Amino acid sequence: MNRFSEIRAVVLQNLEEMQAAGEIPADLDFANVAVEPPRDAAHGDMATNAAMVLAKPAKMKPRNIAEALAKRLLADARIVAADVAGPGFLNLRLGADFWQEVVGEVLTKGSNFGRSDMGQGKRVNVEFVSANPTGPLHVGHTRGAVFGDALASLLDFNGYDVTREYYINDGGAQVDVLARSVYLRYLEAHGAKVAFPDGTYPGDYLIKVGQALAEKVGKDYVDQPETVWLADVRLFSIDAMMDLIRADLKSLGVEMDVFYSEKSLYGTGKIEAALELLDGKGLIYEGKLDPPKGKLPEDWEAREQTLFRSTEHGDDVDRPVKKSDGAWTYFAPDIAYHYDKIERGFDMLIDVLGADHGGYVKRMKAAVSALSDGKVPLDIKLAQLVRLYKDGQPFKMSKRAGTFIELRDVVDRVGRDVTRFVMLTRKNDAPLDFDFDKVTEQSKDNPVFYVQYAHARIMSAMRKADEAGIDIKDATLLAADLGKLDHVAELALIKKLAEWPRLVEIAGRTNEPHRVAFYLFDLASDLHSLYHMGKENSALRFVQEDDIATSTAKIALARAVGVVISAGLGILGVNPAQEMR
RNA sequence: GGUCCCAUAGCUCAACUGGAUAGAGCACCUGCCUUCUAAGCAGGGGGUUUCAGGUUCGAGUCCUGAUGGGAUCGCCA
Repeated sequence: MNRFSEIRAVVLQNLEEMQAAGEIPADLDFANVAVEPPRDAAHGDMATNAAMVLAKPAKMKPRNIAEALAKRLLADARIVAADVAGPGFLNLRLGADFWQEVVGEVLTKGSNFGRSDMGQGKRVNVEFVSANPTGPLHVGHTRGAVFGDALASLLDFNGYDVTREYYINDGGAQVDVLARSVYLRYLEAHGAKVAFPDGTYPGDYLIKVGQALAEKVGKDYVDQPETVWLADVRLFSIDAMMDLIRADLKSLGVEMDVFYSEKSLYGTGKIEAALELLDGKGLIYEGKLDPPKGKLPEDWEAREQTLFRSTEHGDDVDRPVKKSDGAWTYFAPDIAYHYDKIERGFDMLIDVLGADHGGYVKRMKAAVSALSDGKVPLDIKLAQLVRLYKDGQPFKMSKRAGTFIELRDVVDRVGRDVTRFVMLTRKNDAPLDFDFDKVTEQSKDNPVFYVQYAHARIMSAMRKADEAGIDIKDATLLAADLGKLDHVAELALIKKLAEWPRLVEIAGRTNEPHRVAFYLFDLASDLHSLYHMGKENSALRFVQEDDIATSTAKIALARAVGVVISAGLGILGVNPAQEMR
């Protein structure tokens, strides 16, 4: 159990007893009462703001509440000190055994330590990447891929039933462009000299696809009009591109549960059904949109379109679902797609999109709100741009200039672990600098190696212990006399471990996997610190040659840190290092 | 111009969704390798959290406005 919620429960129970005894009013809301680790360790192990939160509604002085609460809390065996400080904080100090037990808990639960049931098995759909199937994934997609995957793992760790999903945009004009481009490569494979006019994809990656098509259909499509080959080539090309994308994702360690085709929404009545539902709610109408405020496009002319009344659900303007020529806009199948997710019974939806889709957020939320009558929340996380650097210089990507960096290039060059970790060391809504030279550097400037080094160090200490004749089997470590872990530095490390379950919940509640990365860095730092104290103070070394009982306890602690690092890296999709070479 | 995101140490970023004296890394300075991996550790200097108001016992965090940067703005997806 989370040590902090455990003590919070104690605090709440005592507050209730104070109510029963008439010391504080009976009608108080305890929702804002928090028990947190204090920023400054000198303030104790945990602090509660109870007195300050309750002072106003109780019409009492915070210090009076705090003092009365402190007196009661001291009766609890776990709490050895309770001091009122500052404006009314109550600082608590817990007994050493209260903390030492954490090591045992980590070893018992293993990689499940820190799992929470916050999600209560609710079904959540995380849609991410969803890149157009027109080519391999590039660096820009990488961040969304890593973020979405880590977020999904984080939610799983918090007790949600998670589905990872990819929406294939195979219904629009861009896949026709793809098909025409592949057709040109197909002609090329048959010996023709081809040029790639504007509006086609000249990338080399299509050469193989053209050759494969040539092998499959021979010369059947040479000198034939588009009407003959377009549909077939389109299918063939999309399949080839999705194979490419799947392989790219795999190289990053991302595995989707569902690939959902946009095309499957057309001609099946799904779009119509979703729009009928909205129409039934009076949210669809024929009308003309006002031009964008301030800046009038040169070629603006008001046109009659079919519109979705998204303003009813928080959007700024109503949005078109049909173009003026009557064809669906991209928004229409997207509405149908999200309706399908709702119909599949998800309790919660998350879309991970690129920052360039920022203008899309409100209308999509409006649509989901309307379709589910506000019952299914949609959270949209925007992954901001990745700025590439090479030799300290900004590196521009350009499809045309051929300086287009593919996901695969990055993974091949710096490795999957580094790519993933670095992409997760920033909030998703802040731009990220990705410096090719720095991420391959092996130093403290590179957080991946720092964290992996900590894990490798633990593994090394365990090997040394084994050589020294100390039994390092989990069962033996579990039986260790943890009371021997009484040094401040050891207790500090244990307290850090105790924060893990709490951190997992916070990160899960805010959908912010980057918090895990920062926590791991802190934990690694504490481990390195303790390790080095062993140089000055041999009593702190993990292996005590002449004292098996103490060594066992210390190895148990090291092992527990290793377990948490491993679990944390697991959420981020990074492999813990067994040794550094 | 509308909308969304961002602004914290010289640089790159944290800050437990409102808590106490705002923390790390890089860079700079000083120590530490015969001892479990120095890919590391200990210590030092460095701040009007862009600005102006407001809410609150308490604001980097919430609200309003301004400034600067980025994204986006029917008939692309």
